[in-house]
Amino acid sequence: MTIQTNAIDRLHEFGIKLSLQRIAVMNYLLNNYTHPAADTVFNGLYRSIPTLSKTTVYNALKLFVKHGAVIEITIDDKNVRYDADIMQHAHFQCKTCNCIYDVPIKKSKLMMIKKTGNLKITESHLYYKGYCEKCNKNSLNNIL
Amino acid sequence: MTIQTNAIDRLHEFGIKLSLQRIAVMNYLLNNYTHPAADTVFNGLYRSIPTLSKTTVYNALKLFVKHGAVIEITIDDKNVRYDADIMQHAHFQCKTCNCIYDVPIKKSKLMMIKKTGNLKITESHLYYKGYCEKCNKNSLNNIL
DNA sequence: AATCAAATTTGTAATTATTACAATTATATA
DNA sequence: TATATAATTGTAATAATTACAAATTTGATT
Repeated sequence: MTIQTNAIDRLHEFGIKLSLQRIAVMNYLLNNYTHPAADTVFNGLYRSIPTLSKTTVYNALKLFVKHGAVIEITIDDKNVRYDADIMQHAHFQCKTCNCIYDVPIKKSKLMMIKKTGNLKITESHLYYKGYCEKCNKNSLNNIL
Repeated sequence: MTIQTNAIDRLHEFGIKLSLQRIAVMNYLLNNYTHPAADTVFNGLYRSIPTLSKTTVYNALKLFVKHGAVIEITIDDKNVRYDADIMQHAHFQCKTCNCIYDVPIKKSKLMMIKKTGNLKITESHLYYKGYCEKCNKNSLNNIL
């Protein structure tokens, strides 16, 4: 299981106790850059872990977020998406197909604001919305 | 009804047909800078419009967004928030009390990204999360 | 004013994501 | 091994949102 080594490392790194299920969830996130929802993670795993419960997936993801091991993306009004890439980057979501892509950004672009005021800021997120290449092309086809 | 004049103007400006309900919803947004959810808008209005249906509020808000007359804020994993302030600005949400504040930002901070790639970007949102002054103070009190 | 079509509102039911919770199972430690 | 603690599981509850059909309103045309 070379693949799962990273997952175990990540869990250790953030002080999260190991379990078969948690390793599987983290491993899924580390190998699927699709910013999946909890349900998607569950569907990707329950065949190989037949006893897996959806609640466990929710629990694991919430735990990971609490420890800072993964990021919660609230770009979609339908569900929360998760991302194991914890380096600063922005996200783009297509309003047609709902897919989410990573968008590289310059460091320092996020955290700087004019005045922090009295707010204690712990996270910053930059989200773009619009149409991905495929969906944009298709919609043009409908018009032309 | 001096107050509602702005609401009517806003609806006209964005080519939205008028109705009592739509004017009321827009008026609510223009006078409540709390980034309310659909449910909050409904609760703020149904006493003065006894026949108001929650579906109507949802329909009106979706319509406003489609026409660009209000902005949809997907900062909260629980529900969508709405904002009649369509000038570029960022948002902050307190992770304890869930309140949302406006955060002023420099123009041009949002739309610029390194390379647009093949994505057609139509919106950009900058979200901060953390703890508001009140909640931050309270949590410190618990520790000290 | 009467008629008709189109648009809007309403109320209810359905859907879906997420959480609550209690029972079961696994883990770690004495 | 016994026991306490933590994690998992399954089901039920909650809550936001949407679907949809019936009723109402609006606007245009005569």
